[in-house]
Amino acid sequence: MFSQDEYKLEFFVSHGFLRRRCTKCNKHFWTRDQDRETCGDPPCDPYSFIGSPVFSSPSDLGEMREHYLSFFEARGHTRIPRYPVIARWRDDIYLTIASIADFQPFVTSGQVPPPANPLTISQPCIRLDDLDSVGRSGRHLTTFEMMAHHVFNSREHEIYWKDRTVALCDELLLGLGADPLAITYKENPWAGGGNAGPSVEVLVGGLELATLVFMDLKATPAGDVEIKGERYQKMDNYIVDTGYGLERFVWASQGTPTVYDAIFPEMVRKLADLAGVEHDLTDPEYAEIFAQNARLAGMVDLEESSMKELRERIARMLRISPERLEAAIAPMERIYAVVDHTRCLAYMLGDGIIPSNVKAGYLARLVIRRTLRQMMDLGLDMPLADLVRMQISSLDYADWEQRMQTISEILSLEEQRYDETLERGRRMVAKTASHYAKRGESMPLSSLVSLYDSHGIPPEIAREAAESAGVSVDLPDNFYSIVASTHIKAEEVEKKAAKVSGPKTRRLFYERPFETEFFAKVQDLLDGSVILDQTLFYPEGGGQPADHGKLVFGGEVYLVKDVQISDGVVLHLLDRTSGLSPGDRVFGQIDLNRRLAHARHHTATHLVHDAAKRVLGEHVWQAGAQKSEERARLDISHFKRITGDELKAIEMEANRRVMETIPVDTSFLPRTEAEKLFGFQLYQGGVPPGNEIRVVRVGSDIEACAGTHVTNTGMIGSIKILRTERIQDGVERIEFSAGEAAVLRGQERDDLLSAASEILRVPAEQLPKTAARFFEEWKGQQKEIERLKDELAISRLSGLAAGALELDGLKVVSKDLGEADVDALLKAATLLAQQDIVALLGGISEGNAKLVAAVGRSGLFRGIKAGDMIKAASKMVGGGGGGRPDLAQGGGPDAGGMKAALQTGLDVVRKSIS
RNA sequence: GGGCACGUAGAUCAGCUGGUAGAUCGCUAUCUUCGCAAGGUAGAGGCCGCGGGUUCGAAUCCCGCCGUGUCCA
Repeated sequence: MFSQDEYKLEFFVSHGFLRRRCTKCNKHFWTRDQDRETCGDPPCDPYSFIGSPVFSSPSDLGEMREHYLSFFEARGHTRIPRYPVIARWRDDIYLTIASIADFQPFVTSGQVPPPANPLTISQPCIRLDDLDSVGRSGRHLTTFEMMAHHVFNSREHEIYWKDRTVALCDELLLGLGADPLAITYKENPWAGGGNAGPSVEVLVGGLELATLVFMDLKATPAGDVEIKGERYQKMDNYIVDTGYGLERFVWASQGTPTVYDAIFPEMVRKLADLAGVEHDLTDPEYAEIFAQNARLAGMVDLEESSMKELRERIARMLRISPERLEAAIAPMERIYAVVDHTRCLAYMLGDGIIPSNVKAGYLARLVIRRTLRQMMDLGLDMPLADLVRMQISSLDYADWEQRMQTISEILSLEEQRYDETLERGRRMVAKTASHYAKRGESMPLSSLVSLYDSHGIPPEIAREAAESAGVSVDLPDNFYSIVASTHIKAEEVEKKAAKVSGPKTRRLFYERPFETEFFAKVQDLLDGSVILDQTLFYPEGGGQPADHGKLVFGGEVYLVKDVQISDGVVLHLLDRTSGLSPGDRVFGQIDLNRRLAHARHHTATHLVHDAAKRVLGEHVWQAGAQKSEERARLDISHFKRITGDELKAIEMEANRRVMETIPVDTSFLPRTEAEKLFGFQLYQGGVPPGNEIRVVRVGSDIEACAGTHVTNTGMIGSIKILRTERIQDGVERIEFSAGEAAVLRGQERDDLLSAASEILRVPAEQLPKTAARFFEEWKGQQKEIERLKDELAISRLSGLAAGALELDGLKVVSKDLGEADVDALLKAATLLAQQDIVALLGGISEGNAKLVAAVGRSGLFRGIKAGDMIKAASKMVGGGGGGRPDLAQGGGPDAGGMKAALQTGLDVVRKSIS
């Protein structure tokens, strides 16, 4: 824990603040109010701002944001533009959940300087953790703007720390007209994501308006500070991480019953009108319902189980029936949720998230489907895109109309897909329900779980459909946690790369991309690998495989089998290391053909990506890539399947860049500068670590990329796209070859065509027509054969019937038909059975003995079973068989045993009738 | 990244512990009708997603691939 000195700020002391311990939660807090005994945070203190705003004048989102940013700008902070809500620069989170997330991990760790220092920002953030409470609590949002002022201090250079942070916050609040006595600063140590530090919550009128975190600790096993069971130690760089809730500031300035009424008044009114819900906050009785609801909801954690209880408490306080309360509140809760969710979607889709069944895309789909359900419940029959359009037009996209075109298409596809899923679901439920209805049972929980888990049918819908089919359903409250518990989390095996220390290897392949030979000095040997002072060998990275080649020393040749890089140190894995020692001067040579093939595919990947963007749209982002000597594949985000025509257009575009012989420009730039110049578009292939990043420009395509490239697109020769594959919903994989490999792939295809032409003896141009004709003819002949088999069976019938034996009044035929397949035997045997003859027929087909038995009415009556006949008979030909009493088939590889088999079958008949 | 489910006639689906591929709707012809709706009768329409394996025999079991849906992180 932190000592109380951490919080004993000069600012507090000199401004007459008192340190008190909350009589309810026992936490310490600072206040100017001598009489205050509680910390100001619910549930210790209730909301007091509803109906009596804490600021002197009401503001909307835009006014409040501008006020905040210019306040800090005027006090020495640089205003910087917001980051996307999809955290493309992070690989540990999908969504931007806080303003500080913008600067993790490289700025906060000190590896990369911040874009400005100190800075101020208003960062839209998305958190889906409390999705269920959105709309109900009056305060929860999926999307909020975290306004912040951040300072990145180091031991050498401190800009400001706790005192000024709190002073600025206090000045801001007082400037907005807050009552000095109403502001409390509650001590509340903060920890998260491997960092920690003292922190104060800023509370006014029962509402937490801001959190001021002083991040100066990092998690270390040997640390000397312990917080929540983890050990921490001081960092050399220490960071002011503040978070001011823009929506809460606006809410506090207006004192409306819910935050939604404060921040989206027009949209709430519009939706209420469309849904036919009366929502008149000027009606005091009606407003009071929402105010009380919000006040109480603010005091408790919203859990499904306590919802009913909460309603009853509020109803009692308002002296109305719980039903009346429910009727007044439930539709508005849905409207609030829809308003919130559509803003969330506007940001998600506006920033380029493509709905999918995985990753961030899944989160978008989750929100889309929740919104659609709420709209359904409200009876709002309009495209979701119309609502998102209302939201996005008031966000910060200059080109929103253009983006909205793609978004509309995405949303209508999603709506269609959800409709189909629900429709399929209803049928499936009806089927399952009728199954249980027949047995007079109720539908078990396991069915509901599988309907939801495998087919995406919400249990509420399943219950509805099942009950209308007359089957009762037991839906427990904790349904979703039951589902969750069936997903046992697989233990993640962390690949621990061997830690290598030492001076970084000089990477000659960047300086001299097409040289193949170099001299270098051995620095160290490690697990079969050698470390050199410099190298031309490219280590595996960015989807590009390692170079191969050889090292020569003392007349010995060592083969380089793999090359890896760790912390800037390049490791060459050799076939052997005996005979090498540090200090040796070795000669190195790389396999240039392999390198060139990789370089061609790598540059081609950038071109294909750029072409895909032109053809499909700006929403295309690289989701992964892999190159080899033979081919490369590029995964891109796209919301539907790429059509054949689009693929051709992409191929043509990419090849045009090749024909234009564009120089490929590579340069190292400081990260912050590169981001400023080119934006997050840089990070197509993931985020490289370090302060300097390598920027590769090919025409209009600019990416951070560490791979080796050709120096001019002309060197690629040609690009041949081979196929596309949908690897996930919303992610398409494009496979292609470049350079010689492209020519080879073309030749392979020619080989396929000529092989096919040769077989059909037609020129390649006529292949489709001829293949179609052959296929049609083949189908016709299959039918003809069927007909002929029928005829043959009929023509055989009289001969076979004539040869029937009489066994105790029962006609029995047992005959070997020679060359005849199972079909022929079946047809003949069935016909005999129709004439009430017990038939046992044998035939030879493809070297195997085949047997079929059929039994007619009187045979069946006398207990003869075709299956038994066949089982016994088949043994004699070394195989097996079986079937129904009236019809059975079998056989075996030993055709010589046919006679014995037929005899054995007859014996079974004899036994059965005796 | 992990899990679950699915792919059979134009559509929706059934097909059990392997043993002659089915239903409903739609389609064609025909009967009844002035005509339509409806009905009766007959019929066409299937590489059972693709490839391999096990087996006397695979829509069915096993493996791989392709396609689709869905849940979780």
